[in-house]
Amino acid sequence: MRSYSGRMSLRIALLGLLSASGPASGYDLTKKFETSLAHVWQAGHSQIYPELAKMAADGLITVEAEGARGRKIYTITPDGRDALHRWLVGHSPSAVPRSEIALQAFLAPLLEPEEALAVLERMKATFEERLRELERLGDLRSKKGYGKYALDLGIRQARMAVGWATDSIADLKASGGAV
Amino acid sequence: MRSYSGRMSLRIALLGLLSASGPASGYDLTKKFETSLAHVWQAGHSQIYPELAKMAADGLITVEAEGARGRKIYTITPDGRDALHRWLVGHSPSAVPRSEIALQAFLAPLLEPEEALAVLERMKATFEERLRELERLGDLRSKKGYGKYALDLGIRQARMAVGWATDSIADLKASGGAV
DNA sequence: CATTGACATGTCAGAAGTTACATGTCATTT
DNA sequence: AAATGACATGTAACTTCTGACATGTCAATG
Repeated sequence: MRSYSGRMSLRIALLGLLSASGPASGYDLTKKFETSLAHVWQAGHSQIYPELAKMAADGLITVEAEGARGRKIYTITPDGRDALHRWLVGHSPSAVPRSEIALQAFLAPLLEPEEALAVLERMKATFEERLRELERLGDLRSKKGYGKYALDLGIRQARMAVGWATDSIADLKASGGAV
Repeated sequence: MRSYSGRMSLRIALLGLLSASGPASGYDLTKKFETSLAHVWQAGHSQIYPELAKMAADGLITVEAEGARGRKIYTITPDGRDALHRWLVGHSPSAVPRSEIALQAFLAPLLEPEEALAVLERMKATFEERLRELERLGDLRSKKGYGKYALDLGIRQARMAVGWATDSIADLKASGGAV
């Protein structure tokens, strides 16, 4: 059992999916990252497959069955459930996530006013698109509890961002770029 | 001139600081990451010094002067300004940032209701702390334009998160964990 | 004059994440 | 029977990020 110093959030995400939805293959898990987990954590199959192998080596998951076409069905072990529970209860996320959007917002005042305006308008459109996407997702699940708090958080986030962009655009227009 | 395929946001952040605040040393820039840029992008000196060396090799910045105690004062070049401008005007941030908070929110329903409640309460406290911090920062700058949109975004974000946590806690209490 | 602490720059090993490459299975359609 | 496309798993090279180690300067204090 490796003793990790990193944040190992990918591990946690995988354990969470296996715990919530039952046994699954790397392929299944990759699909879930593309759908339900897409607005929460991103990972491609090239990161997922090696991680699953390490997790199996660490005893957090096991290959219970091998299905068709070489499918390996992973199941979470008691050790895995333990690790997941410990992280959820004991880990307090503190680091501010790196955000390219915030970086662009930070630096936008360096541009000529018309350019800054164009950047903010583009951002607003991106946020609006994202909001629509999440609201569509929300309609589909409605009352399903698993993931509902995160979806609500995502929707509020997108709404807030649209409002911020709208107000920033207005501010920029009002000040005529005199910052 | 290396041709980068990555997102190179650290580069952009450094170019932005050099463009906005004028020539600075690696040490100065590290301090700025700790203060003004802390809620936007994080980087330690062990990442900053090597990046500055690469950027100088690529002609985006130059060492104009060497100050006391081996201080190297970097200045942005026209090529550097170009690269910064191109990124701000032409790059549309699309990837959803990885958020440990959102991951924890997503997985919280796997916990026993009382445990989930404790997790949400802890998150709420973190957000409130963060909000206070940013509001203090806001008082200090008030009208300084550079970074003001990003600061506003951060404050709205924190406020939204406090509201989300409050409502989620209420929802969890109301449903008695029956998700 | 010795100590302390802020100033100042770097390297290194390892973890995490991205993109492209590589391989092969199975069911459906042409 | 061949081609297509979803299914399925992996590796390799590279970039990015973190934490620890390493070194030395200079000013103020005791």
